[in-house]
Amino acid sequence: MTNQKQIARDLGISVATVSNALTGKGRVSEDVIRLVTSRAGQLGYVPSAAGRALKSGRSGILGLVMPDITQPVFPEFAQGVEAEADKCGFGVLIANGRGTETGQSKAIRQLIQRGVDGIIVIPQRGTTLEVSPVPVAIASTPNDPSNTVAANHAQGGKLAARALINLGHRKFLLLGNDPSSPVQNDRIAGMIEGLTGNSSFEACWTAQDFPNLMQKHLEGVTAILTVSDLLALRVVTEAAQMGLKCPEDISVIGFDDLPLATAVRPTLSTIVPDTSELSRRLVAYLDAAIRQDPILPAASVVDMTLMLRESTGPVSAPPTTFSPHLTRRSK
Amino acid sequence: MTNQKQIARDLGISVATVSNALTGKGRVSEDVIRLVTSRAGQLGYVPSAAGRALKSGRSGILGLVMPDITQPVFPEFAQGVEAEADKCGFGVLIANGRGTETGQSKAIRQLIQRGVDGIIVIPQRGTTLEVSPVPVAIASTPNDPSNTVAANHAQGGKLAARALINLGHRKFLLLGNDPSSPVQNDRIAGMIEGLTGNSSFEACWTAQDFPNLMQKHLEGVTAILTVSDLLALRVVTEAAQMGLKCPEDISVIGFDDLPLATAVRPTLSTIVPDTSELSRRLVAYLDAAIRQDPILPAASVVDMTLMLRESTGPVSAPPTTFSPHLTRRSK
DNA sequence: ATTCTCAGGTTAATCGTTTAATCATACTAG
DNA sequence: CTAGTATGATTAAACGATTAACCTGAGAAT
Repeated sequence: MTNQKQIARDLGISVATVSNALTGKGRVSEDVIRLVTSRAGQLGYVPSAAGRALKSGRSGILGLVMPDITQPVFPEFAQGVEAEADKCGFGVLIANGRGTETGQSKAIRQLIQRGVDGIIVIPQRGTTLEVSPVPVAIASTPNDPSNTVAANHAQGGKLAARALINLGHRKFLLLGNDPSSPVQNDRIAGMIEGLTGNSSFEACWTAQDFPNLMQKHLEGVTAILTVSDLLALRVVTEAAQMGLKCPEDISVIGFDDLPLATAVRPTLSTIVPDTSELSRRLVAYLDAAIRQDPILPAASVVDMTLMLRESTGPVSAPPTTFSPHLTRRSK
Repeated sequence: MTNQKQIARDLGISVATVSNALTGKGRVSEDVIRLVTSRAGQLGYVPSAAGRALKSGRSGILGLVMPDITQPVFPEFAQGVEAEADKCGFGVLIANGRGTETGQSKAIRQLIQRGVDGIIVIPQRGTTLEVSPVPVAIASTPNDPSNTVAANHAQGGKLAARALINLGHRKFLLLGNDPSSPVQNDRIAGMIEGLTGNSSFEACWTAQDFPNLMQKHLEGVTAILTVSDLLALRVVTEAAQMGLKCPEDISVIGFDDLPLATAVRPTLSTIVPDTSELSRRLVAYLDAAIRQDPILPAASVVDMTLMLRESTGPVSAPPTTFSPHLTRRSK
């Protein structure tokens, strides 16, 4: 490994001059700068990250804690964070929270030990964040004071609901699969808000008894709102098994715009979180906090958008009876 | 930030003793060790990664270069690498190759600048690997001499083909979507090897004209072999649109066992790469290379396994005519 | 009593980079 | 002619952890 000392000896000058020439900081003549940079290029000089980090107290690396990388949405998020971090000159160290509270804490400690300058956490259900010597930004449904950036899940749910209402649908089934997930609850709450007063609906948490559940609650339903594309896909294929065509007989809408949404027929309508905007704000917050910027970006919420595709359509026959009767079911 | 100097001053001893006490290396009395560790705990001492890295020449971090994190399979892989790296005491820094050769090179340079000890690359089509000052392990279809670990895509293709043959199928459609992908070519070559002599088949590269293509080449076909679950899903849903039921009318098999494979009806039969074994070997190679171990693990290939689910079944009516006529089509 | 040994420490150098403080030189202004 | 001022470069001190080399007593062996 070539270092500044080597270049200095090579050129018969001092290391300080080499450093100054390369960083452009001190006072160095143009001639020497040219000499040094060209020699550095020849020798394939790469500044030592360790040396720099030690002197500056900054590693230039952000940590990213995710519950489970293999779960859809997260990769997209990781990509966005990586891209934004890169723009700000940071690298991204990933860590696995293993879906548990303790795993999350351990991951955070590990990252700190590895010398990251800041940490982005996508928390599990319980959002117990310990104090940390480095700034932490949380991607979640909003709860903590100032370091949180969240997608507006409720607004997304409402958006989905309103779109289907506009298509003439009046009887709905709302589907989630994890009652303890704040995200899913927010989405469903948003859907309900969008539907209330205009239509009737039923909200269910589904576990395994999927076919059973579908048949039981499908009476008169023309549209199904789900909390994820995976669930939407499941609904569509299950409906197909039952002889229901989508979108003719039933409209379905999902969340997150996973790659699969456009890989199936019908392509899935979905509510899209703006992951790049989310990551932008998270990284911007950390960047400011690390630079000790006195004005830190405040907590914020990013609206979701609707992507209409083939899985939603106008209700074929207008509903025979308008039923303002509302029911809500949870398991 | 507390450091060893602080602890030393605090206890009226030298930093060397503190270091020795914490690492257990030099000669320190039990009493002093207890004193130091307890004081370190109280002060929340975290050793400086930069200081350590500078002195030891090791950062304890591996770089992972992927073409596109959002593409399925890669997240799983990233998770596996993270887990294995963690076991060996390494952190994982992710980098995005952006799907291009130059992006890949840039990512590698970046990682080196950030001081990683080794790099794992999942290459794009062109596998031009530059020389690197740190060891590099490649996850790919085998080509390079000794630092490559690959899933046995051909064997996987053959496995899929044989399984369907055993179920009585005799006329096949083979589907890929990227003619320039070595992985897809290997998989299809394997399928062909498994089919040749026993049956007739046609191999197609599909772009957008999917429905068209399906109808055109489906004559007499009872089974479709695809190079990915996403494609398999597309086939299943497209078939459903055409009134063909799976697996009664047509059997389908995919690759990679993506999360969606079990989220749809019918659940998808698929060929599963052993990502954890792959990552294990990749990390093991780097670990050995970094430790300057004279005996490095050799290049190796990891077999894939078959996961039979609902999308495959026995052929309903035995084929009326056995046709040894083989055709191969590429676009 | 003198030398040896050894446990338990301390000193000081090192890793590579940055940077404040200093120095030498030439040139300008008084 | 001297003081002042740029300019360009050097010296040396950090940053934090590690480690080879050295030092100091106390007890054992001669």
